[in-house]
Amino acid sequence: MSQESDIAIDAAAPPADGSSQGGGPYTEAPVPSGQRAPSQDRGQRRVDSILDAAAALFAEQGVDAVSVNAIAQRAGSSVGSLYHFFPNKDAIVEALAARYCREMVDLNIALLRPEMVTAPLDAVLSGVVEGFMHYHTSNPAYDEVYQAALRTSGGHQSPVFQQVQQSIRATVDEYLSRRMPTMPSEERGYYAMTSVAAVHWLIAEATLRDPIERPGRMRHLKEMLVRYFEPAEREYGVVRVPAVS
Amino acid sequence: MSQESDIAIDAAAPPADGSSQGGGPYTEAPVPSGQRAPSQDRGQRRVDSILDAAAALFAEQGVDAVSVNAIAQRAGSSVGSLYHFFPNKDAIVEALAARYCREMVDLNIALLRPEMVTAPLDAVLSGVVEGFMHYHTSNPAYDEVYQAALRTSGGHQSPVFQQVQQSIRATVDEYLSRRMPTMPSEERGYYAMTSVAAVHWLIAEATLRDPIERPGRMRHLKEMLVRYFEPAEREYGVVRVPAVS
Amino acid sequence: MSQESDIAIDAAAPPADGSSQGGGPYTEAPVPSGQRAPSQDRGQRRVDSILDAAAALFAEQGVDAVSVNAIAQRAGSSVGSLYHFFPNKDAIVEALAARYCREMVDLNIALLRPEMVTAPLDAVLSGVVEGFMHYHTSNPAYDEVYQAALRTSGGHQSPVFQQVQQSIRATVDEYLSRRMPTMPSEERGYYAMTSVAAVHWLIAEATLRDPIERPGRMRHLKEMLVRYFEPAEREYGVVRVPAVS
Amino acid sequence: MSQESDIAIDAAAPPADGSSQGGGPYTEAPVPSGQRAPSQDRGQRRVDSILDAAAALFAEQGVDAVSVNAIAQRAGSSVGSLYHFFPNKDAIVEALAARYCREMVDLNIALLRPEMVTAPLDAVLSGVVEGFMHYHTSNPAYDEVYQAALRTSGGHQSPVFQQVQQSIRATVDEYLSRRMPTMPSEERGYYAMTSVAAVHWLIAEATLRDPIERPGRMRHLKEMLVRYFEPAEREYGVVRVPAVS
DNA sequence: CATGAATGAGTGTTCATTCAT
DNA sequence: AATGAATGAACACTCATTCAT
Repeated sequence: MSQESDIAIDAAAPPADGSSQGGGPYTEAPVPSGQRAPSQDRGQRRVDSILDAAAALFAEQGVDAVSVNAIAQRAGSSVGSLYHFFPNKDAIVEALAARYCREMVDLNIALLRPEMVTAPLDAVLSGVVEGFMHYHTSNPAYDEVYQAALRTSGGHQSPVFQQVQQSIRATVDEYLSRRMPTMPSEERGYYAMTSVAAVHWLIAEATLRDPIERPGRMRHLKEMLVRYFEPAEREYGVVRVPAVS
Repeated sequence: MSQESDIAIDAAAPPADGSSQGGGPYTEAPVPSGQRAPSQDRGQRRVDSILDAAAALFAEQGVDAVSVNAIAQRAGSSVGSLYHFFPNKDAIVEALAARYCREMVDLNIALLRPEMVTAPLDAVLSGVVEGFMHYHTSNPAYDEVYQAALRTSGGHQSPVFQQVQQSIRATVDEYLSRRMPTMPSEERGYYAMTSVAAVHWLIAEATLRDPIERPGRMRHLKEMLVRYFEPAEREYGVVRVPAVS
Repeated sequence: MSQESDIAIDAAAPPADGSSQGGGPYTEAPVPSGQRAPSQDRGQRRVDSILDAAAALFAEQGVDAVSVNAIAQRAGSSVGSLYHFFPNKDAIVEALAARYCREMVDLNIALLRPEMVTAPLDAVLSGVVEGFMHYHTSNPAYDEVYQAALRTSGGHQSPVFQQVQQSIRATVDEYLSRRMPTMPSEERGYYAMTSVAAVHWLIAEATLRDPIERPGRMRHLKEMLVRYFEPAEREYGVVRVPAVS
Repeated sequence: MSQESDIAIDAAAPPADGSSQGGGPYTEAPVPSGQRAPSQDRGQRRVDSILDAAAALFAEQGVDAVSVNAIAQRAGSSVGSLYHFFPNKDAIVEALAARYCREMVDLNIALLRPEMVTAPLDAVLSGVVEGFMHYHTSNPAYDEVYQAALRTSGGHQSPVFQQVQQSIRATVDEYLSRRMPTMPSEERGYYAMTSVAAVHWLIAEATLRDPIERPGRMRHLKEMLVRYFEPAEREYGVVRVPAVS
C-alpha cells in the first residue's frame, strides 16, 4: 500500500474523445471500434466485480484490513487475475476512488443543473443534502476509500480526490456564479468549499451514528446551509431567469 | 476575539499538576500510597514518551502503517518495554485517543465556561473555532487516531470517542441551555451535534489542505456557525446575566 | 520369528499407491475429478516434505524447540508456502501425528492379521515387539510427537492419538477375542491396554537408551509379555482353527 | 531453555559430608554450622516455594508453556529474586528433577527395604505399584519434568535422571540379588530395568487416562509383574531368611 | 488471460535474562 | 537480597506480489 501507483487515473475528468487510447484496462471509456469489444467487455466486467468486491469488503472491515486475496476471492476471481488488471493494491483503492469521484461529480452536476439556478434556496440545498445522503448510504465504502486515499497520498493531495474536490468545487462555484453573479470570485470559492465540506463530512458522520438521529441531523444540516447562504443571497441578489447552459 | 481563545488553549494544555499520574500504566486508578511515586513517575514518563512517539508517527504515516517497533524506537525504548505498559498495539491507539479525549473535553469546557454565556455569539464561536483549530494543528495525529478508533470499533461506537462525543455534546448542550433556556431540549441536542460536527470536520479538513486557504476557511466556518445560531437566538432569546455555576 | 515381523513392517510402510492423495492439503477428502491431479501431487509432495522435515527436526530438538521457519527451510520451502498447507504450527504436529497413527494402526492390523490367531504366543509377541521396535527406530520423532499431542490437548484426550489408542486397542481386543473366545470382555480390555502400553513405552524408552542394551531389553519385554499372557491362555484356552475374517 | 545450564546438580546422590560447601543455594544439604542458618533457611524456603510453584504450573501447562515470570509470580516472588537462586530456567527444571529423583530413590529404598526380601512376590510388587502410583498422583508434574529433562539433554542422558535411573536400578538390582542370589548379574540387570520401566511408564500413562480404568490397570500391571518374576523365582529360588543390611 | 502455489520481508507479540534501584 | 522495569532476539503468522503452469 505504501508505494506509489505507477498508473495515472484520469477518470474524474470525462475523456475528451471516445477512444480508449491511453486508458488503463480499468477505465470505463466506451469502445467504439468493435474488434476488441468482447474481450474488453469481459475485462470490464471483471474489473467491476473486483471493485464491487473491494467496496463491500472495505465497508465491512476498512481498507487496510482487507487483503488482496480476500478481494479476489469475493470477486470470484484469483489473485493472479486481479493483478492482471491492477498493478497493486493501491491501484484498486484508487480505481474505486476514481469510480466514486466520477459518480460524485455526476451527482453534483445533476443536482446543480442549470434550471436549478432559480429554484428556492431551501429546495436546492434539500436536494443536495438528500442526494448526497442517498449516495453515501448506497455506497458505504465511500468514506473508507476517501480516507485511505488521503492517507496514501501522505495526507495532502490525493491524486484522485484532489481532482474530485476541484471538480465538485468548480461545479458549485459555477452554479453560484450563475445564481449570484455579483458575488466576488474569491468569496464564492470559500462559499463553495465550505458548503461542500459541510455536506460531505456531516453526512459522512451521520451515516456512522445512530440512524434514528439521521433525519434530525439532515434537517439541521439543511437549515445551517440555508442560513449560511441566505445573507449572501440578500447581499448579492439572485437571478430571476435561468442561465442558458 | 482571539485573546479568549488563548485563554482557552492554555486550558487544553496538559495540566502541570499531578492529575494524570494514574496508578498502573494506562489506567487512571488513583494512587493509594505515595511510596512508589518515583517509579510511577518514571513509568508515566515512559508512557508519555511512547504516546508522543506514536502520535508523531501516526501523523506522518497513518495508524496502520506504523509498526510497534517503530514506535518503541522513536520513543527511545524497546518493544518489550512498550509491552510492559500496553497489552497490544490497539491499546496504544486507545490510550492516545483517551488522552485526546480528555484534552478535547477540557478544551471544550474552558471555551464554554459559564461566563461565556452572555458573550456575543461571534466572540464565543470565534473562540471555539480558533481554540479547536489551534488544538488540531498542535496535535496533527488527532484525526488519524480518531479515524482509527472508529475503524477498530467496527465503525459504530468506539469505546473511547463515544465518551468524548457524549461529553462534548453534553458540554455544548449545557452551555446552550444556559444561553437559551427556552430552547426545547431535543432541538438543543441537534444544534449541539451539528455545530460540534461542523467544527470538528471542517477544521480537520482545513488542516489537510493548502494552509493559504485556512484563514478564509476559518472565517467562513465562523460565519456559517454564527448564521446558524442567530435565528435561534432571535427565536429563543439570550440570557443577560451569566448563570451561577 | 523375525521373518514374520518383516512382513508386518512392509505393511506399515506408506503405501505406494495413491491411497493417501487426499483432496485439500492435510484433509483426506476424496478427489472428485481427476483434472487437477498434477497440482495435487505437487501439493502432496510438498506436504510430505514438510512433514518429513518436521519429523526430522522434532526428533533432534523436540517439538517446542523447533520453529516453523526452521521446518520450512529444512523442507526446502518457505514459511508462506508452509502456511498454505497448514493453518498453524499445531496443525503440523497433528498432521504428523495423524500420519503416525495411520501407520501404527496399519502396522497393528498387519501384525495381528487373522491367520496369526493360531500362531504360537511367543511368535506373535516377538513379531509385535520387533515390528514396533523397527517402527520406532525408523520414526524417531514418533514419541516427541506423541508427547506433544498429549501436552497440547491439555493432557487428557488428544484428538488424534485418542483415535489411534482406540483403534489399536480395538484391534488387539478383537485379536484376543478370536484367540481366546471365552475370555470375558472386560478382562480382555485390560489385557489389551496393558500389553499395548507396555509395548509402546518400553520400546520408546529402549530407543532412548544405550543401544547396546536394546536386544536384552527386547528379549525381556517379549518374555514379560509371554509370561503375562500364558496363564490366560491356559485358563481360557486357545482356538485351533483360524477364524474366517 | 536451550542453553546448557552451567551448574551441576548433585542431588540424586546423597552428599558425602554434611557441609554445604560447593552446593548451589538450591541444594538441601543440612546446615550444621549455625552462623548462616537463618538466611539459608529463608533462601531454602524461597527455593522450595519456587519449586512448588513451578511444579504446579508445569503440571497444568507443561514445562515449555510456563514462563519464568509466571513461576515467580505464583511463588509470590519476583523474577529477579528467582534468578538469585537459579541461573536460568533449565536450572529450575533440573532442581525440580533432582527433588523428584531424591524422593523417588527414597521411595524405592523404602519399598524394597531389607525385610521385604522374604515377603511374598505379590505383596512386594503390590506395594511397589501402589507406592509409585501414590507418588505419581501426588506429584502430577513428575512426568512433565521427566520428559522435559530428557528433551533438554538431547534425548540421551539427562544429567539428573541419568542418576536416578542408575540409582533406582541399583536399588532394585541389589534387592533382587538378595532375594534371588543365584540369578546371574546381567540377567538381574535386565529384570531390574524392565520392571522399573514397566512400573514407571504404565503408571505414568494410567494417571493421564480415565481414572475409572485405573484400578483395573493397576491390577493388571501387578499381575504382569508377578507373572514376569514368578518363573525366575522358580528357577533361581528365593532366600528364606532376610539378609542383614 | 487465468490460476493459485510460492515467496519472504515484515508484523505484533513473547519471554528468558539483566540490572539499576 | 529483593524488585520489576528494561531489553531485544526470536517466534508464529500475514500478505502484497510473482510466476510457472
